[in-house]
Amino acid sequence: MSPLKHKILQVASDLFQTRGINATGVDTIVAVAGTTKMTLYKHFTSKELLILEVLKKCHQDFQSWLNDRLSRHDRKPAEKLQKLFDAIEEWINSPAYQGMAFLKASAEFPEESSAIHRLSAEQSEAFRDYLAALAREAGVKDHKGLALQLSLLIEGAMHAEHIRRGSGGIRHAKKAARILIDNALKA
Amino acid sequence: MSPLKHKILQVASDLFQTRGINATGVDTIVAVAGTTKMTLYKHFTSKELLILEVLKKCHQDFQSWLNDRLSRHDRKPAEKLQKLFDAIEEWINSPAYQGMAFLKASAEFPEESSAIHRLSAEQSEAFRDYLAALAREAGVKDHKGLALQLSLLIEGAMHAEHIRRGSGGIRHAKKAARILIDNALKA
DNA sequence: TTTCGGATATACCAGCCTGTATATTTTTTG
DNA sequence: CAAAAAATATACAGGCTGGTATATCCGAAA
Repeated sequence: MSPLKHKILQVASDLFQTRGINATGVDTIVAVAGTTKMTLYKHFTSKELLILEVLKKCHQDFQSWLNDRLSRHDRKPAEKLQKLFDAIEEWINSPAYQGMAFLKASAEFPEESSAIHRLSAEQSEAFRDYLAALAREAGVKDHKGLALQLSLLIEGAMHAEHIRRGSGGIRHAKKAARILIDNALKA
Repeated sequence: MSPLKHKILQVASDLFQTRGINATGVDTIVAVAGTTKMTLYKHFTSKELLILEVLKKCHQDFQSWLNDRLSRHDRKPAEKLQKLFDAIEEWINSPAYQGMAFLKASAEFPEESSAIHRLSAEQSEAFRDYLAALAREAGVKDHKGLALQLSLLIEGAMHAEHIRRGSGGIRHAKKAARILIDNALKA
């Protein structure tokens, strides 16, 4: 990928998170990225496509980081499920954290017909599927149910931390997760 | 309150939910409400103030509905805590439900300096306080901790249902809540 | 050195944005 | 009925929006 394209993606991603998507014009993006609209529109056909690519990049970054983080120590699957929340806590507490991209995007584009909303929904589901796979490996019978519960906790904590930094949502989510995981493993 | 002002609030509230706040111009609002910009700006000094009043109204409607719903049967406080999730499920499953206002507003106005973001944060806290009060009445020792956990579940479910209608998030949240409440009561 | 393609600068378009000025009509009140 | 108040229509201002047309520049390949 062209370094300019990469820079535009990175700048757009940052501005979308800090100022909001609709509130960020392409003029601002190119100004910060140090390029021009012509160049931007040569790499991305429209602002909507730029937004979609930014979302894909954010989700990919998160998922691959998380996956790396969890497969580093290949312990027992059940421990992996617990480690998951440590990783998420680390992610959320990182200074770079500014909220989860697909959560905010779906709020800003509420219409079902919007491609952005649909992509957000897909990413939310993909994450749930990932959780379900972890739960199944850990031997949870109702792995889908547990995955949904854990996703509520995680997305809730991500939002809580976005709405007020240092709310400690993830710490309580971790405690709740431990209880729910234990319960699901026993069943 | 003037009926026109009321109508504007209601129309704005609906449009903000269905199309997004930034994506909804005042021209659209007055057109749907059947009035003019002059009238709108006589009742609300700016669009920002209109947004703030809409948020207040939404939160007030939700909180008073929930309170009525829970105080109808004045059973034992512990049952009230369980009934809470039935009420929330009913609220979310209502056809009128289009996502929680303050959740979406905080996503659309991510800057801490924004009055809209701050109001959203306050409402989120107020809701948590409400949960904590319920938990304390029910005899939960760590009522604040449980309240935070339950708020993650509820806000997560509200978001899940907004992102995809019929996701069943609240059903699983209810199950998880039962486990967490039981656990907190025993402690 | 010439040619050629990608990046650039600049200017522009039409439409939408929030907000206002002015003047007219309707409604309420004394 | 008259005076005051509220709501209206219309038009406009200035700025930002996403997106484009044109022409220049610059570095690499021939």
